Amino acid sequence: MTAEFFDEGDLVAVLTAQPIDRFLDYKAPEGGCHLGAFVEVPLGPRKVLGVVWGKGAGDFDYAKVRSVLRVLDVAPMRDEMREFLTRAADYTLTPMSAMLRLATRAPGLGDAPSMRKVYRLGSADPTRVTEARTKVLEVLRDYGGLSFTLGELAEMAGVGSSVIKGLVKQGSVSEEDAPRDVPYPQLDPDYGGKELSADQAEGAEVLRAALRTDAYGTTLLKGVTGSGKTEVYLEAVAECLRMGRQALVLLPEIALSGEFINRVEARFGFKPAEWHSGVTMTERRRCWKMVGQGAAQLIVGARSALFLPFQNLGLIVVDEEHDTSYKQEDGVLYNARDMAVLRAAINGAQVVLASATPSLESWANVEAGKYTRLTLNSRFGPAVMPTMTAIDMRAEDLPGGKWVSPTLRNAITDRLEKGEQSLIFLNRRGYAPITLCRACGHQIGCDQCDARMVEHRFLKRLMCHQCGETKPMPTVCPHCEAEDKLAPVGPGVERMAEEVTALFPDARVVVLSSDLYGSARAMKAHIEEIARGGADIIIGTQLVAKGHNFPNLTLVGVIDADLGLQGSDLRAAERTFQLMRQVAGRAGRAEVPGAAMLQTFQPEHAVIRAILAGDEEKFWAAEAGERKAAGVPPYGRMAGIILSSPNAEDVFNLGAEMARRDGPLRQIGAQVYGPAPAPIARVRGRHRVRLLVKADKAAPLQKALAAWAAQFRLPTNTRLSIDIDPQSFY
DNA sequence: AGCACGCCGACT
DNA sequence: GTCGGCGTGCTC
Repeated sequence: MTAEFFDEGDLVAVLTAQPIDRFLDYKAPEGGCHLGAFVEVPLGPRKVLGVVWGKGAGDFDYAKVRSVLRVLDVAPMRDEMREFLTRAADYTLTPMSAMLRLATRAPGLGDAPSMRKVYRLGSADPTRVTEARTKVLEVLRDYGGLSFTLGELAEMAGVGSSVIKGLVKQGSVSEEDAPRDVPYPQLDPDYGGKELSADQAEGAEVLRAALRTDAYGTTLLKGVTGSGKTEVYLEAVAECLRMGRQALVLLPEIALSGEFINRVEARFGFKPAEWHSGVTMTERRRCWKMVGQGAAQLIVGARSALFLPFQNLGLIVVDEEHDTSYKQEDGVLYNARDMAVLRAAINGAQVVLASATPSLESWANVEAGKYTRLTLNSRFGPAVMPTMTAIDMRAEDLPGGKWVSPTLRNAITDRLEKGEQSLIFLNRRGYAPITLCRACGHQIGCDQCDARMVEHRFLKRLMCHQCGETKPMPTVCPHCEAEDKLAPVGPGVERMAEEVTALFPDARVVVLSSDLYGSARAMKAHIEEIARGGADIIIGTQLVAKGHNFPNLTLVGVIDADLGLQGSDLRAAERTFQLMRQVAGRAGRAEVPGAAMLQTFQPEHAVIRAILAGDEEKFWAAEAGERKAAGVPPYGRMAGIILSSPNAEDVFNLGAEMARRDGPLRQIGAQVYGPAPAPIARVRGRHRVRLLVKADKAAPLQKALAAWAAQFRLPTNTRLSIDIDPQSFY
């Protein structure tokens, strides 16, 4: 590759991470610089990070053009990465500067490589041989030539650091400066391959063959829980490593990374590099730099890992590809699953989308021939899929304020007698979702948002699940001032725990809810302890649906299978279907077969019936037909526009004006719906109004949206954000 | 994002 | 008079 080079004084266009949505011209620094170089440039009174994006435009008063201050000591950004950022920006209608910020989210990129002292075996013999000195030298000889920090070496030899310092003085131990950011250990693709079932081996070979094409391709790896998807795609990772290319595995939930990393270590001999919000700043910097030097072969991370500076990316695995947390706001609205496909297409890399319950988008892409489908049928080991039954709540005898039906109670009793675990699933955190005044009917809401406050008895406070605001539980109704009339309404996991503990006083009951943990680490440790048998009955939210292993779990009871079925959310049926199958898939992973029981008031509903029948194809086909008829994703395109401002009048006026002046959208045959108050009409004191745009699949939606939005001048403090392919819209 | 500039209200 | 509120605009 002959990377373009700019000589000193040449005009170069620099993209900075500052929110300036255009390139700025600078003069190349002394010694020149390459295209893609990470540089430090002066901007007003400050020095900021930037990337040399190309030749300068030369349209700025030459006398005012300043010089690049220096080229940073990191690998230049590759052409593919610049293309990826550009296309991702075009797709999501995000300013380039925001994309660059995503790609440079590591601390101290501009700093000189941080150094530390390390110690290795020296040449001289010690003048006086003592027991402590011998131990130090023995340790160093054992590790033949490797070097350690003072602390490590002292601990390994069981001596004080002064002993080592003494040996350094005599030259029998040498002290050197070494970079703090060290390469990740070399993974061995042939270290610990598990024996695969015939089905798995076949799947693994398909993925390996895809890797060997050295070209782009996407495979939807579909397999029920426990079918061993992970083993299969780890074989694709192994092949990628053999080819000397880098691999990235995206997980939807940090809490899952601990277990996954252990599996990587068992398979490849060492732990991979980790990238998510839970890793320390030092480790983040190391990861970013080593990925850029090709000194990290496998990265396990959250969606933002897509923006790491890979040198030779060969494979991206998106595990649990249907998970809605892949689409979220990092300030930039993007869907990591789609961006993974884009990045791979640019890099000539393979994508594996793994899921037991694929998204309709991926299912449709398979149907359209864009993705290859790979299905793992047989379950690894003796266990089989759980038997699923509905509990018709209309026929159950249950007092108000209680949620565990007699049928479910009997099933749990049965498991307790056998010493097996039961899981009660309820996707509602806290004690009760509504706090109601029995005197006037007032529901306590958040002062900042329009969301209802949820009682958390554990915290002894009310919490807003929208903005996180909390306040103490009032004793007097804030509306009518009646005393002692506030009552919890509806179930939350904490309240379920109360009911279950009363029903089974001798059982060990635990609640698994994301808000009960201070850190991802604490949560992981607790989940592992529970999985080892640390509880008889687990009460869990969404969290448990995300791939944790509970070998002794044989019963799953879903308290309210109807949640999420109603409402006008386009993906509600799909999500409920996926969630129920995921939760049901928790049961009976080892030798004991499991059962799943869904409590429902509408057992005849199409989604409930599809789940019970296990007839996925029928469900997908029916759902696809409905979406096609309605012209909505994945058969049409949508965008959400959210206007927000502290001033309610401003957003409503602007929303109405935008709906009226929809010329650019009409030109491509797109329609505007709204304005309407956003799902949460007020968040943190900002009023929110939402418009929806619907267009044909082939229409140039982004261009039209950009032209449309450019017509309007936003009042002070008003913000407009465009969400392409919104995940939820009520 | 910062930071300066500038145009209006309430104080030493 | 002038201190300071923040709305507006610029940064190569």
